[in-house]
Amino acid sequence: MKDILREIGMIARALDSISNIEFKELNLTKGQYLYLVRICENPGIIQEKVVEMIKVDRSTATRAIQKLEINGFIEKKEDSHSKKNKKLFPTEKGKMVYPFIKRENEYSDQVALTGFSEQEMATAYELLERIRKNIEEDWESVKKGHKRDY
Amino acid sequence: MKDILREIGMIARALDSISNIEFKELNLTKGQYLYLVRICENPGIIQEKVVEMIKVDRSTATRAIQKLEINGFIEKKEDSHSKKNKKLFPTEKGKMVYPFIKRENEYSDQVALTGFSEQEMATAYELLERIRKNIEEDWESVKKGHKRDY
DNA sequence: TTATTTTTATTGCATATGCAACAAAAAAAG
DNA sequence: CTTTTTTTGTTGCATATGCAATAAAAATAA
Repeated sequence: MKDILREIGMIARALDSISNIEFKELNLTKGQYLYLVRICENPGIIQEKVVEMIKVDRSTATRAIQKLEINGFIEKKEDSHSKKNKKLFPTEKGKMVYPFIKRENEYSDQVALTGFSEQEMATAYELLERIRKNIEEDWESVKKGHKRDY
Repeated sequence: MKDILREIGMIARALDSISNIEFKELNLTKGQYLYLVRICENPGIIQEKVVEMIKVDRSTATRAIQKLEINGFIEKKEDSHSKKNKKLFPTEKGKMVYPFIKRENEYSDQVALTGFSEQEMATAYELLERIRKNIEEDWESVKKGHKRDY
């Protein structure tokens, strides 16, 4: 069995590290870009959904999003149908930086896929999507305290 | 261009999160398993090489490895040819927990690859390896302070 | 040789991260 | 309707993370 997960870990840490360095000039601290892009692409999304998309701890998300709000990148609005849910929206400032983040991410994708044919790119994406779907059940289960047997 | 990197990030965070929860029973705190496996598999390796393998900041590695040493999982030895380099070795305790980590990682790989044919597994590994090689140059360059143009 | 650059490792400081415990609203069960 | 469970969100505390600055050894250049 090839150690797929080790390769994925290396790639993810390298790319995240690069992004964090590059987004400093936008005054985004470590990890914040992750939340901001999701909120820009899904205006009105609630925090819990962001958590599921990013796969991070709830408390980490709370604080990252609080900080994005304090720094004026996003804002929270009441949900007319719920007192509990807080809908998240990008502010003008948030919308301004989004294209920069997007461009950086696309560039990293491009670097990552250097030398890949169109077919290989499609295959890579398809396989990764399947891996992600395979793993997300276990993630939610383990986060809830369930034990895995192996 | 498909957002490969986003899928990779989700998978990596989910798997890392699961591992960290599961390795608590070995008294390994967040991230430590990463260092320990590399040291077990490459006895005598120096910290700088571990950093390159894991793709983490040097200072983070220093502290993670210090803690592994304090908790008796690894030990540092002098390099007979160099005063600067410190060679890293697993202790008996470190060697004891290694199989558990290995088994967990293999199980996660197995979950990740559920529904994959042998051929697809091989393809996934091969493509990921190429992505990792493509990206590691940029990582080292950006970490050294070089700017990317995009 | 001596001077300069690169490699390896560490520390200070600021900040992110996540588990555990909690709370309130909403949904489901009875 | 009342009780129980699930969903969503927050805080306290301990710990990890990483940039910047520093240092010493080693390698390279001059």
